[in-house]
Amino acid sequence: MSALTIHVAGDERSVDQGTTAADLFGDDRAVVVARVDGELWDLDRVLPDGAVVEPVRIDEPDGLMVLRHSTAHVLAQAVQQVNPDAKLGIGPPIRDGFYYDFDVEKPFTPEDLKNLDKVMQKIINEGQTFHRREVSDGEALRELASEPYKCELVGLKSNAEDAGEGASAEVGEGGLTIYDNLRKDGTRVWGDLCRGPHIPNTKLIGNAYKVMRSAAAYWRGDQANQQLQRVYGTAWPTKADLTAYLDRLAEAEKRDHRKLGAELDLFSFPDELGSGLAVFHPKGGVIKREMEDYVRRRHLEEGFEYVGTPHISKDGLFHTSGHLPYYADTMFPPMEFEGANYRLKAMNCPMHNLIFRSRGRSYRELPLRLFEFGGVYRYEKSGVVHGLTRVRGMTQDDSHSYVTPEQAPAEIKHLLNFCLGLFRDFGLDDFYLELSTRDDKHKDKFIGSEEDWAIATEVLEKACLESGLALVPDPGGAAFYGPKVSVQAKDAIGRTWQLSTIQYDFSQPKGFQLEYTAADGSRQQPVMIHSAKFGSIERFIGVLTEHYAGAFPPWLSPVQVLGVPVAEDFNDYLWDVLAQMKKQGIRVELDESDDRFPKKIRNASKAKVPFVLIAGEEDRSNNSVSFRYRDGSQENGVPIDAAIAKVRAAIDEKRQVSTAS
RNA sequence: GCCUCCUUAGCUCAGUCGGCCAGAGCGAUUCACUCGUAAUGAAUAGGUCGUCGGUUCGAUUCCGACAGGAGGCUCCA
Repeated sequence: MSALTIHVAGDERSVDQGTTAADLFGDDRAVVVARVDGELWDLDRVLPDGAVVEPVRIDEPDGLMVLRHSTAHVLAQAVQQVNPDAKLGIGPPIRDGFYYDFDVEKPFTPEDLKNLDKVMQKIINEGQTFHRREVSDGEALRELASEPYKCELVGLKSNAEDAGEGASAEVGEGGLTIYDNLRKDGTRVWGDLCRGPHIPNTKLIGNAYKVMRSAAAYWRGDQANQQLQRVYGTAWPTKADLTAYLDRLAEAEKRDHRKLGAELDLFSFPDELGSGLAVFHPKGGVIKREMEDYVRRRHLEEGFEYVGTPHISKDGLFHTSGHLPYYADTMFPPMEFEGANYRLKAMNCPMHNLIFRSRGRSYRELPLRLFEFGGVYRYEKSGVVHGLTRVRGMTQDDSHSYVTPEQAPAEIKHLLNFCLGLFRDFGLDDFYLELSTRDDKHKDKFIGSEEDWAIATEVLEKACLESGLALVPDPGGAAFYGPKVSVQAKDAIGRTWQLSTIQYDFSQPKGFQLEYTAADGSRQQPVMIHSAKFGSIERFIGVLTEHYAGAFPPWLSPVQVLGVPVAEDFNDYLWDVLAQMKKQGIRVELDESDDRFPKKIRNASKAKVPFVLIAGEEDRSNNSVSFRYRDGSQENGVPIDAAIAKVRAAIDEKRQVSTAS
């Protein structure tokens, strides 16, 4: 046997012809696949001369993808075992798991899913092995004659990227492969068109997987196509990892702002109002007002001027702005009266433009920054409305900066820094940026010249890069009138939320014929820069609720100090202390109910109030109070003045407080 | 908008394979207890079982439409 040379983990090695990655790494069960010349390969593929080979472990990102992809195969195998008529769609790995799409007569029921879980476990326990087999297009089509969707993919393989999300997991550039699942005795149980690679043996999946739920999905992600039934599942290297994942989901559920909103009496969505329309209760109103007051003040400090505009207008305005031709579907239908069609506004910019245009403007006024809390209404499709994060009526903290083209880069930087500073004040400090640009394939979705787009995109990109934050491209995500930057913030449990957007708009100034007089006396067109800091106040309250799990920092807490007397006899003493705090603008409440003391403590805990103030005989005779914090820790015998100062300082410093310090 | 599932008291949920007064816990109210760190006890009130229509001698239960909700898909200026 002739020898060949390969590079393993940096070392040059001479091995026999026919050597596989399994031969090299076989001892380590955690190695599930190999990276050969940068590509992921099955362990049992024969290595070529000169190959650079690295082991890929089950717990690293690529290994996880392979594990999940293989688990998706086992799911598909189980589905076809139970229902041989099920036609296969695609089954790629996704974040934290995988899915597989099927065309079946009847959608899956919860019982079906439970059963699939069991059937999968049997397949896994059998220790079936995955085997790669190269086939020609013709062979694949013949073998997969009963799988119409797979056949369609064979035809599409040369541009798998366009075939729909996940399709590239099945086919890609170059030759086709089919993976066969073999039993220990070598008999073939099942097979699927697939690029691979796969883990060597189903046993590796163990019991660290779970079928999660089913849902409908369109074939190749297109609404015009057949709707398939998608089954979602998750898979992890170990049972402990699976349990940890399920715990994380449970934690996210506990933080759900829709649930907390009801429990903490912050807001609700009365059916009588209609879908996607929220009302804020007094406690939620406190949070909203604190936010708005602070944000308004900060805008003024940053050179913005507060303006006000109505919620409806004649529809001609939205023709001028260019919105109606592009976004009529997302605006509420017109109300006709006095011979005109009125529309609820879906955006504030056209009205701000009218303010700009209300008189002649000088270059000396620029940058001119108009800002308001604008109530906008959007007809979001019924299926997408979701709590406070996707509503039909919302308040944007919306501003428009009118600048000369030369001022634009500095203004964008200014806005970006302003947004980031605001988020930090609200306790969010992990961000990245997303740059949404025009999609050249769908030019009709965007207005303006190539040149304008190029300039705008460049200006935004430069500002993003200078911020030093990570920048993720989002081609095709731009607004019709210009590219945008969005700030994505990570919350306490690592989820990201899109908050601010900053958009460079050369189009509306044209449409509205906005002008200013330049120093040389000529008329010039300004550039307008749209920016919403929180996007929407409603959504941001939802995000904050989940970020803090309802335990807001004192400055935002609806009730900052809750007095809990040890017995009724101490109500007056405690109220006296609370009254002094109230005088200093602190939001206080006294629990005067006839509940027993432990019950009051329990209620205070559940209300997530940052400072629980306790007094009994000990404290009264010492002229002191005791603090109880959200984590149960305690600070006893604090003199009254010190207690007031402590609370006041925490509020002023916008600090989170959840333990004794 | 599309698919699946869901809607019983303020909240969380039992229950009725079509039939006497539809249940529980929490919450609310009242009374007793006055208590030092996550539920004191008792009593009372509270529901035309989401809405409208159909089938039926009879519908909260079966069927349909609509509204609202959940999870996805698509969408998100």
